[in-house]
Amino acid sequence: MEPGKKVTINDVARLAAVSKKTVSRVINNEPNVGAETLQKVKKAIEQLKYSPNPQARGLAFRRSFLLAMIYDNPNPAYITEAMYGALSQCRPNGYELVVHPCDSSHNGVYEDIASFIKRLKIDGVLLLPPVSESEELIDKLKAIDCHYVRLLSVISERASHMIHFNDREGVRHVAEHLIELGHRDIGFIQGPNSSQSAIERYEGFRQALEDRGLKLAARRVATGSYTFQSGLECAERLLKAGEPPTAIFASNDEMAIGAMVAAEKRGIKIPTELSVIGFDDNPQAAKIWPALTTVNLHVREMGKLATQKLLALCNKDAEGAAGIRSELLPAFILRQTTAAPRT
Amino acid sequence: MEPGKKVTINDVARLAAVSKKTVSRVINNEPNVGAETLQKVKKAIEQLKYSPNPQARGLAFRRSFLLAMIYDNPNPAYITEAMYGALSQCRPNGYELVVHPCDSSHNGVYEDIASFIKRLKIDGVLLLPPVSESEELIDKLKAIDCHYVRLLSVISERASHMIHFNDREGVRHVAEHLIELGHRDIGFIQGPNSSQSAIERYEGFRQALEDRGLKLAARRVATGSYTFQSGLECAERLLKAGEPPTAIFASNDEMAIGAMVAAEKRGIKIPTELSVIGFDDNPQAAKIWPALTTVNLHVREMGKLATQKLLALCNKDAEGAAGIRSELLPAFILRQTTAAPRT
DNA sequence: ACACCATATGACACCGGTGTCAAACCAGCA
DNA sequence: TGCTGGTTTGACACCGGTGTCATATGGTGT
Repeated sequence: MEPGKKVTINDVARLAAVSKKTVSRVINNEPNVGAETLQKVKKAIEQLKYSPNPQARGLAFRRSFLLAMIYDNPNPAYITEAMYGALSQCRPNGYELVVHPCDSSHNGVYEDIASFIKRLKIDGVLLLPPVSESEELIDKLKAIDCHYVRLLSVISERASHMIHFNDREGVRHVAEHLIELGHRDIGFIQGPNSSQSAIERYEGFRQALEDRGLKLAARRVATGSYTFQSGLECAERLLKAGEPPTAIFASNDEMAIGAMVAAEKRGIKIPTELSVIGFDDNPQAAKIWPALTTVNLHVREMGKLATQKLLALCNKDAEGAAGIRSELLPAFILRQTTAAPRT
Repeated sequence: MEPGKKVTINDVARLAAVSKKTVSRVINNEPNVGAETLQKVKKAIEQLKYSPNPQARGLAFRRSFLLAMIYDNPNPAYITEAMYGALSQCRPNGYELVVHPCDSSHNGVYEDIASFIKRLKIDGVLLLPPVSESEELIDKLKAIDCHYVRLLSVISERASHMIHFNDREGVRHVAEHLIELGHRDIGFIQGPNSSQSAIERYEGFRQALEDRGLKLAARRVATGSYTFQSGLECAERLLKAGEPPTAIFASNDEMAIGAMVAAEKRGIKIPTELSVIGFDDNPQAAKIWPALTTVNLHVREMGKLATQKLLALCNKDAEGAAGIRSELLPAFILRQTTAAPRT
């Protein structure tokens, strides 16, 4: 048997001496197939190494067996982690993953996404933040009857359609850690206001400090854009104050690393003269000196759970989807950028 | 018109008052369509916002309009860059990209890949290093008649099937720069022997030094595995020598950053006491302090060119594929980790 | 005027599966 | 024996496109 040879359902049917419909029944685990016939067909399939043509199947089923991962997150590590999580569920279930980065600032993205989904007959989409926060996109998806699961930092949807990553909880860990070390004067580098998650991190941190009797002064807060460069600039602003903070918490690792560079440029030693904490646990956080203390959100696991939900939805099992775990608690990762403040 | 409504070729044919075959002719730019008919059909397509069903099309054409990117490279930045390059060519040409990471150490990967391609009827694959180096995989692909383009550091194939990233050229820049600064005693951290590219970088560097009258002593070479940790360990080995080198060149940025951390741990100042150079220009290379001098391979551009070739091949245009640029010269990125050695 | 050829168009089978429905089969029961 | 109802099976249309081939049309050359 040449490897390039295409084996069709007819070949199997002929070998098993049944109709192709019966073979189809076997493939799809339909009931009402005689035990003997079942064995014959299974053997034929085995023997011919037959696997059905997904296109023909999709055409008849009105399905594509394709899932799409839609994102505008620029962080490669985040994306690949989520992707690995998703793939771990796609493959064993006969689905494939199409990646669809998009530029959410571009006018008409949502139209583009909808047309992409319709064109490919995508069965379901996985939405990563921050584009997952767009209600406009969700409305579009509903309008075209497309299944979706989103990764969100706030609970704003039925459990069957979202995975909640608890930013507040992660941020609380950070606050507790810094306070325990003795810090009272903490700087905060915020993410862009347009991001729900950034707001969660800010609000959560402010709240956590307040709960422990500390106030986050406005002059200790700078707003960046989740980029290294913005973190560097924000930290410079915070550090040039007459009496600079003894610790800086940045809303993501990129900005935290920017802050570290800003400190080093000014000759400020980390962690003895300044503690720095990030958020996300980028791979590079562990690979700098000193290694960055941060918070890990378990992105891969989120991708995996989200895809499980999505597959359940595609199989019209909304209850099953709702039953899958929807919340992941972040882990505080203690490394070497924090220490007690000098008195 | 409801958004969920499916528009078929028959709808267009009816509206334009022609047969569906004629509509098909228009869609595929076939010749022999009357000017008047052409306009009618185009107008109908426009009006109904019709776009053909890729599954039905694929079924009839025996094509899937899917390309796959196959890789075992663990570097997220590398992957996403290549992916963006590939996507920039897929979308406008009606193709989609399926990602297929694989574990090349796993026994039977190549079988898995082949079955994946056959199952989905993938039109062509883009192979990223190091898995692109496997001749066994290439043989399998040829056996199943699958188009492919590989990214390779050595020229070992017809131009229509590969993009050559010239490691030697990049490495020569590094050698020249270090020698110009006055370094004579240079340490080298090699990548894993299993990687063709790692060997190129080693051989190229050794050669470049030799061309300028310097020898790369065996005790100045350590072999890592392209990981941060291995870079750190290799650098420690190199630096604890009685008379340590005045510069270290690591075969990739991960290891270079490991080397920087090793130096900082020993209290060695960069760049005044030790120059460090990496390779790849990872995003993080620019985001550490001091910023890492390195070499950029233009991965996104490679992904783009490779995909252009692949699409040409899919359209039976081998000449066209061969005509597309096959070689990219790397760019030396001078940042802040190099300086003249102290005398 | 007629044969001849190139262009334009449509009818119909086909790609490889699934849905529908009717027929064949078989057991149980009056 | 004849009827009923459930199980097993296959014939055939259909999903939404494309390939092949026959036919219709119109312009040339003689």
